Amino acid sequence: MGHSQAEKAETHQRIVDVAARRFRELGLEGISVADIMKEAGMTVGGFYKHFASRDDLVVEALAAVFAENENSELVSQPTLKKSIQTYLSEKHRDDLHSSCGVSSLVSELPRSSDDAREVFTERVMKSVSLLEGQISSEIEGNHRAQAMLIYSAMVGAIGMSRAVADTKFSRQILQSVAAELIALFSPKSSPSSNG
Amino acid sequence: MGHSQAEKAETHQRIVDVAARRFRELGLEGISVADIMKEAGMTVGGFYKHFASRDDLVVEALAAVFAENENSELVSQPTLKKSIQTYLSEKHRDDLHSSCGVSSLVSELPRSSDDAREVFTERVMKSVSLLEGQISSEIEGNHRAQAMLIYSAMVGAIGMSRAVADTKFSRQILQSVAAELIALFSPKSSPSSNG
DNA sequence: ATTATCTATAGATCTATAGATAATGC
DNA sequence: ATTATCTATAGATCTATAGATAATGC
Repeated sequence: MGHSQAEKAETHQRIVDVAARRFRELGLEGISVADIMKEAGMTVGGFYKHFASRDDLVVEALAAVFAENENSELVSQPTLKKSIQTYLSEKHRDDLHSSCGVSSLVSELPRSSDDAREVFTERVMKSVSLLEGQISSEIEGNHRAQAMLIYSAMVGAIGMSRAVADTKFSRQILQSVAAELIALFSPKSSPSSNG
Repeated sequence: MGHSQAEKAETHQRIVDVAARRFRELGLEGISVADIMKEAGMTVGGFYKHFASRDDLVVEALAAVFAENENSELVSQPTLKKSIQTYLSEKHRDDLHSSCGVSSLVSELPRSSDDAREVFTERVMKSVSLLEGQISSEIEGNHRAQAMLIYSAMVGAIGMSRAVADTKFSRQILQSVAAELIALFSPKSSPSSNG
């Protein structure tokens, strides 16, 4: 057919976007190159003019999954309490295609390429920092370590809430962990507080 | 060749054991039936006299992964502090083949069969109960919710520690989360304690 | 002339089955 | 006679490449 360079760039972005959504839903090996291309409105043959290999797409799609715009949102709400509630919501649990990629891919990444794992590492560091910045100065202790605890708990809780085959228990995990984290790290009517 | 029923039962167990180890290392789809059989000392043809389908092996192997003997150990040490330290150890992080299956498979299970997810659910419930029973009565609050927080944090932390491509950061996650959990939930020299 | 896309396919791999073989167990 | 295992393979699927086509862009 022949297409302009601008069109090619758009196509490229469309492929990456499809992959970024589907990889979170189906896992990094849960969809074929042919199906990704079909969903992007193309056929499989064109793929290798955009990517040297399927693995290259994985890395680029992960970079998109972990990009600032979309992914930081979940952990940078106006308050820590809101961040916890947003992350541990049933909406986040159910919207896998736009989920935090750390939670939806964590147990798959140890087997991924170094490039993929580096992109993942950056995202975890950023999310921990964003949470750290939301811990009130009224809270005593090591805020960075506390942010690691909060993020670990949220990643673990939403992951298990998706995996269990019991809707009530799934909701309990989300609500209990959210309540405990908020009680521990969100400032409220504490004896030494003045607000 | 022809083999006795006792031999068949042993063979069956050997296949399940290989799968239980390898699925944790490589993911539920990371190893073929033929390779599992080879590692169990057989060839692929015999497989379907033992299991109706590959999926049946997955469910049976998960049952083995989540069986009491091996898996409870990680979360039922003599004290809560020891359970936390054992679970969040570098040894546990690195020994994927004998790891807690919840941590090594959590983000894969939402896409698994209902049978597989039910086996998983039972394991999560049991581990939460085991942790709940280890929280000292001196600790105030909802012990079940606290146990969910502890388990979520441990599952998330060890999962991320395996996925990140930065050995120092990996260790920091384990140590920080362990320290925070112990500080929060393991009774120590607190003003109201008498030990 | 170059290249972004298409159709078609080679080569690898994976699940599951068919048929042969050699023991078990009635 | 039954069956646990073996070898061999059918059929599906997946990545990557080859060659054709039609537009871009010097």
